[in-house]
Amino acid sequence: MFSIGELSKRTKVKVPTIRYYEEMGLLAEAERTSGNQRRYDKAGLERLSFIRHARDLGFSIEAISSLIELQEHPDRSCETATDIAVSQLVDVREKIKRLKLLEKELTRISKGCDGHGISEDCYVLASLADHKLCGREH
Amino acid sequence: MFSIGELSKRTKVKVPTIRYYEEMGLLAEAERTSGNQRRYDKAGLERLSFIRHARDLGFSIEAISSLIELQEHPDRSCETATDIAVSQLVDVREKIKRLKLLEKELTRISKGCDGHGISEDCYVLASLADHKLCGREH
DNA sequence: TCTTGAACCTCTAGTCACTAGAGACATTAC
DNA sequence: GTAATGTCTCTAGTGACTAGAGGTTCAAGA
Repeated sequence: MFSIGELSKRTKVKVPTIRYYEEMGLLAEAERTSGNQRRYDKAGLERLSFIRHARDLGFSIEAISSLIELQEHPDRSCETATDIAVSQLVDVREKIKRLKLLEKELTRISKGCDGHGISEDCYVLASLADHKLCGREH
Repeated sequence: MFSIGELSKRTKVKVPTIRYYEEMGLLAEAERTSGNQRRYDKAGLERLSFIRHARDLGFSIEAISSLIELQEHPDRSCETATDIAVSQLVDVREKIKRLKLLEKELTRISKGCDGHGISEDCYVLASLADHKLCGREH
């Protein structure tokens, strides 16, 4: 059994975040000492590692809730889990696409200006003011 | 002179968002009719287009504030504007890098499961539970 | 001119996923 | 026993909006 601080160190999840996850129902309510402090065991550690990993991958708290529910009902098909992962993947790909467009435009914008002109001629400001200067669509 | 709704239509920025930008000081306080309704002119339209464009590119409200301040002092060098754009670019590139790692892992995860097994053997859940199954680092 | 209905006003509160701080109590090491 | 560190709950703040209540104003048609 270890304290919340210890759990925090092992999982690299901050202490208030652990309490927050408990409040949100992602973590079961921890056992307490006589002095009301939380104590965790291996199961708690594993559960929190799972949550952290899923968060790192960009899953929302809600999605993680669903995944945990699936874990707790092993009789159900894992189709739902796959669905969640796939929709997450679609999301990530969409984000990458958008960011690449932004990268292109920002590269163009920040190259256009040598940092010595006056603001009136600043390419950064001009580009932002006038969408027509873009390499199209976003 | 046109109303906030008209401005919203032309810029595709939602009405409450326009009011929010005004509150945040990105937009000057609009002129009002005798009945206290906001009225905008071409300058307001251009300013809001600038803001929207910058937001689309992921600039924070704070960064946009700085850019606007620069616009209003055309005597200053545009070095700062370039700095802001470049730091935005660095940010975007970092995000792309991270997202590509996630994409890789999510692809692997969602392919591992055919959606017919039971949850106990579900590759999605197993992958999330065990970071060791990852292609390393994140 | 009157009426109707859409658009507008302000204000408060909610979203997401935390983070920060206050003030009090518990645990641990010496 | 004492001091330092850790933990507790609670409230409020973050960023960039979004939603809703309850009231007012505007513009168009009869």
